[in-house]
Amino acid sequence: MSQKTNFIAELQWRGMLQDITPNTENYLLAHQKVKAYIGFDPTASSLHIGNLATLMLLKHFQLAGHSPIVLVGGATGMIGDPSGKSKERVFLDETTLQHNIDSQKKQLAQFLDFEGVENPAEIVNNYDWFKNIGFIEFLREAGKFINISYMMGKDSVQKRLETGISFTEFSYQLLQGFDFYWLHQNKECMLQMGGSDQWGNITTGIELIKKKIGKEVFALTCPLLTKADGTKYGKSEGGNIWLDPQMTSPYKFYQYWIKDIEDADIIKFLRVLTLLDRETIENLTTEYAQNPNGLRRILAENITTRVHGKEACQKAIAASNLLYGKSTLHDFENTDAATLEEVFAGVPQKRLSKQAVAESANWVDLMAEVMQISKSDIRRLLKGNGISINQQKISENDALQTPQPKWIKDQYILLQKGKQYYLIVAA
RNA sequence: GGGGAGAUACCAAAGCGGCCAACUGGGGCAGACUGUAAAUCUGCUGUCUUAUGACUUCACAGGUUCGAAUCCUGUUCUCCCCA
Repeated sequence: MSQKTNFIAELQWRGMLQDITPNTENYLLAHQKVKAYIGFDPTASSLHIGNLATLMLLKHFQLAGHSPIVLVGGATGMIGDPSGKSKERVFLDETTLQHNIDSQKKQLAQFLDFEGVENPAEIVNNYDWFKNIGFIEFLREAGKFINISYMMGKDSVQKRLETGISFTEFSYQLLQGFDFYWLHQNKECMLQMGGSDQWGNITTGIELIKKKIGKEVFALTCPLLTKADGTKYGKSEGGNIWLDPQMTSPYKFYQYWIKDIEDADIIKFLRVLTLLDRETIENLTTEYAQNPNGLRRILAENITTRVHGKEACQKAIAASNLLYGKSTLHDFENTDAATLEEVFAGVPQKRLSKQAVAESANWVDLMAEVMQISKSDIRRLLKGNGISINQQKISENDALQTPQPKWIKDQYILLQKGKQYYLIVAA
């Protein structure tokens, strides 16, 4: 293993450090292999790009020669973290929860090294220790050490005092605190990390360990990814951007970074979400000062490749070039069928037989059905010149005719709503 | 327990017997400009027949009226004040 990075310094220049407990850096510098953990909430069957930043914390931690622990919240997921939530959550049933945990585990595994290195990562599930603890025992082991007013002071609780918070969610920080304690006792875990919204929960753990066994442990958080105007990243029209290719296709994933990142934030994302080193990023910054889109492509390619692999990423790029480049019908016809099929794989698609198309009364009906919007909407779009078929604008009059489309490669029709929404009808 | 206020489209918020498919703002969508940007400007934003048209909407259920989101009755829910 070659030169290891200084973890804290690395985070600092990347702008990934929000809060940090005193003495953390000294401790890390003084110890070769430290263990740190981050908890992930199994509320969905896939991680999303909001988890990417915290995942990078663990990645850098491992690159610095330390051992990361990934905690999936099998137990805490049954409770619900009030942080950042304005409403009480609905419980997930156990089958869903288990399914979510399993799929998240797989995703997490691809970002860190679990074997073949001297500081392998490991995954734990807090259900494994919580399942054996009874309520009485928990109150005696954890609850006794933390003061109510201390818990009430947390932001996550404060914000919910008006709208209401159940005892269950109120207790969440105690459970998370206990996780830290347990990992400290059983895995020598010294550090907890997370997004800055987790700071309150994390410090409860530090407090618990200090009160219970008098030991000092550490914590740090990274800023949540927000847009230059302060609003949250991570959602687009369709909702969350997931890491699971089944839920968000690599094409859509790639497009997200192209479309939804503001100029002012590109560099921030390069620092936080890629592993490019400082010098490289600085060079890129200068090189692309006048060409933010070029830089955006580098960002998108880098992230998409890491999440979905090189091959999937290249297809996403090919699809993007074909759809958003200066391409014409000719370019489509000139692309061989196999390539076209691969390229289109990630683009939203609807299967519809040629016969069904030919039998539609007109384009309006057809498009309303295929795009899942009302005919009124289609008409409005047509009036506003917002619909294209095979890269060609269509008028309202034409749209009322029976569809007699030209099938690209004898099997595709390319429908477009506005500039950014494509849909392929495949025979 | 007593008193008061309110429930309108994605959100906020007008309307208080006909001119209301419902002012306005935000959001969203589209067009122009552009960089698959931002900012700006324009249009649209209940559904449906080739629309100066029809139909279904203003918490829910009934009623008064030629006619109601607007008036009356009951139901459900929300909020505020006093105890």
